[in-house]
Amino acid sequence: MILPKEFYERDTSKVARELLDKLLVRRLKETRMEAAIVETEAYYGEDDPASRAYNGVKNYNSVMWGEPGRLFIYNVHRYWMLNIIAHETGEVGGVLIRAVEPLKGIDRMLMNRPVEDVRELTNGPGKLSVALAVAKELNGTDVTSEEAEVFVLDSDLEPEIAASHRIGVREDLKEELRFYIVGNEFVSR
DNA sequence: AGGAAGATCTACT
DNA sequence: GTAGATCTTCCTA
Repeated sequence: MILPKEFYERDTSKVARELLDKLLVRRLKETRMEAAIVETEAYYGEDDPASRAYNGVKNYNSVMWGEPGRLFIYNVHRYWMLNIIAHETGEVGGVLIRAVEPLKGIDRMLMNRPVEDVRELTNGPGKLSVALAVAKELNGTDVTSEEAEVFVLDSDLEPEIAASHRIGVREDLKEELRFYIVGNEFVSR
């Protein structure tokens, strides 16, 4: 079953945690790629120094203030970061998908991003965007519809979850906002 | 025009 | 495992 908008209309870190082991689906014309989400990070609004929303509304980040359940895609160095907007009503925030485990359409992912070892295919936020052919054009699209090019399916799995501080940020909050599945081979680092 | 960025690759110890 | 180079995109001046 597809995760409804209400799933994303809750506290950002709670959504980040519960997205683990959910199924990320990328539809591309005739092909369909599926991957399990194994690592996420929560980013809040203007009080979070690591958030893209920290410096207020810009052209590129305005979806962070918008409806939950939409994609937010922004650039870092040469890569695109895939986020899903998730926050309570009136709040600001999103969940960065940091790593996924490829399940279906792996051949297609390898065409997009050739690697020797499949474990290197999607174990980082820039890497998974290349493998799943996700870029700026998808910014702002709705992930709560089966018609969408990207959406997320529910699962019954209950993974063992660990938390840590976010990776690579200059100044973090005191809460641990990075979540990952313990022992999973596709978690970054 | 200049600088910074939520990363990645390569080339090493 | 860790250090240094990378050379895109968008913001600020």
